[in-house]
Amino acid sequence: MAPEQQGLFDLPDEDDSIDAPVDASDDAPDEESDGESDGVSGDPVSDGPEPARQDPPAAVDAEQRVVRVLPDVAGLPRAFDYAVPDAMADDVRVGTLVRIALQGRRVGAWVIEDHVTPPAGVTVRPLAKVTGWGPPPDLVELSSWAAWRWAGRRSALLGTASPAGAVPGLPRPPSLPGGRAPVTVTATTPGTALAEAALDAGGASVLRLPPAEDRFGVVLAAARRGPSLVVAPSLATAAELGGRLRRAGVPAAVVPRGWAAARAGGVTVVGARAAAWAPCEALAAVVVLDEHDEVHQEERAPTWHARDVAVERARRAGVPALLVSPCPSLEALGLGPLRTVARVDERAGWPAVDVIDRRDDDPLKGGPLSARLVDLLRSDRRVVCVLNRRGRSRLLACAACGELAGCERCGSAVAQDDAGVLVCHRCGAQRPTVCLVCTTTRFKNLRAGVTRVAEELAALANRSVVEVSGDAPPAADLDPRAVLVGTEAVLHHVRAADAVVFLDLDQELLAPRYRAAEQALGLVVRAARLLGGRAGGGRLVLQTRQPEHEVVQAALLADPARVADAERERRRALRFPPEVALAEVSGPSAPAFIEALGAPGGVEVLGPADGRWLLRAPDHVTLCDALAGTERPGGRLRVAVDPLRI
DNA sequence: CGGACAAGCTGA
DNA sequence: CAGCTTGTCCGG
Repeated sequence: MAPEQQGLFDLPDEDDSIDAPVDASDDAPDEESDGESDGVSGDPVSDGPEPARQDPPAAVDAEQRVVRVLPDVAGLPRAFDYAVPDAMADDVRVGTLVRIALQGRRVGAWVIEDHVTPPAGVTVRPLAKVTGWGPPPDLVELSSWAAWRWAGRRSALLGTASPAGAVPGLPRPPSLPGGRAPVTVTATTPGTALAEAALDAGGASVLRLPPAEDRFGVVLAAARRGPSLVVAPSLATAAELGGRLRRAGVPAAVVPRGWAAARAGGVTVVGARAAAWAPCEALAAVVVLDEHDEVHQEERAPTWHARDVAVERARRAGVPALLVSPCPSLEALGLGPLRTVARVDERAGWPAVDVIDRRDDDPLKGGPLSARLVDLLRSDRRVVCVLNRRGRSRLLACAACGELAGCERCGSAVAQDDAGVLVCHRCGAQRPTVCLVCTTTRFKNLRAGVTRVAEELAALANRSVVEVSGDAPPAADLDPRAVLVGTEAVLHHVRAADAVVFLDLDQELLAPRYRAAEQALGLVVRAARLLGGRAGGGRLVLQTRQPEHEVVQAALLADPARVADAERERRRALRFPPEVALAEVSGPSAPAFIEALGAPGGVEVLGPADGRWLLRAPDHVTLCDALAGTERPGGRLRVAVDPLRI
């Protein structure tokens, strides 16, 4: 059947056979110059040295409208020119999603430029079809910047800026008297005044609001100025805010579902991370909620960050951007002035904190549960315990000879899973619970995991204890009196609590990641949200051997600046972001890429470690220019600019 | 990416 | 040398 298919394909390709000799023979002089300054190849004006060769008859007539399109094809970061048939003329504009015939197949593409002059000598074919509405021109432009900033494919970013399905037509935008929403609610939270001042000042601002404060006041303040873009940390939060905006009389669309309404304009647009790429006609302001939260960064390359996309977008539109967080990141603090509520209001928005100093406890005895916890467990308060160690034990020692339980294959420490089997997390080897030295089967649990702690808690408490993990959310018929224990996932699954206990905060504080302190504070903030403000009487319990650590002090004093100030100095000393710009290069083609990169000025190449390289530069311009100027080898390659976990 | 085509490998 | 795999090139 292969010849049959070929025969079919040959029929419409008659004009190919005409221009084939022109293309294929080596008489195309500008072909070897290969100066790919950017995605678009070919120079439209350099057709001088080409005598005595008639152009193919399909050449463009001067009147024809030609658009430049970027195919939605991975590994083809090039633009091509296509003619716009008259029947499609009204539906095609910059951003429109189309289908094109390319190399014998039909692929999707975005119109990225209108009324272009195609390079000399190419046969311009007509667009095959208009699929529907796509991103507005400002986002098409922004995708080009973001592709540079995060060293990724522009098509990936245009995909994020596009609707999930085809949008052939748009709904009618809400018609508003004077173009302004008739707002029926005025919020009066302390954050509202901050937001108003920041909106009046223009530019990017950082608003530090305590965990318990309702961010709706900020959102409403922005939306009252006109259609705004609100990036929330989750779709659930976005949907809730969208509903509240509408009830307040503000037209709002929640993306991705409301993409068409957002594209039609006249509405405030709310969504999760990808909302940074949602259309918003006549943009008046941009708001990013929980700016510090890592969910705002895309995990797949290009690893764009909603905060940075939103700020750049606001800058280009000349509108204010509000970065809202209880614990602003150093990155945000570098983007604009910090505005805080009065100390009394900030303190009121953090829960009371109990620090349990465990320095006096014997590390080999007593496990993760201190005596002071028992009272809490035996009360009738809703208690949530957090321990970021899964399974039964992460570190065991033989009860008889004291030997650490190691892997017989690779020598790494082994952990004990839920079923009690010893598992090596480096090589995956499994073995029964037997000491390799003295063959006894009794072990001491040096570093208990959630499963083991749940058992211990159950023995201590006079009520049921339920383990909650990422893959085992709490059942709907959960005993409301139960003590919940789990990894940090438990903080996502519970709405409210009277006490949240970090059984081993040191694990977060000492985690071998450069952002460990900020990440630990982020977890503490999440816990604080379950407890509400100081007036609610909730307790945040931190078990630690480092009671003077700035994260502990920040929670205790409701002063997140303690973490930011300490962290800024540390990052400067160790040369980590935002003091410098980093990129991580990995994947099978990483060695070839690093070789092609060479040693560009200002960029340090560190590594490889575990097959990964780290690039460090004083700023993003230096880093991203070097990345953009390096030709990519074939094969799989991951370039992660601003990696969070290193 | 995926098709077209060429060069390289294998087996009778 | 057919028939297949593997590699390289290229797209308007």
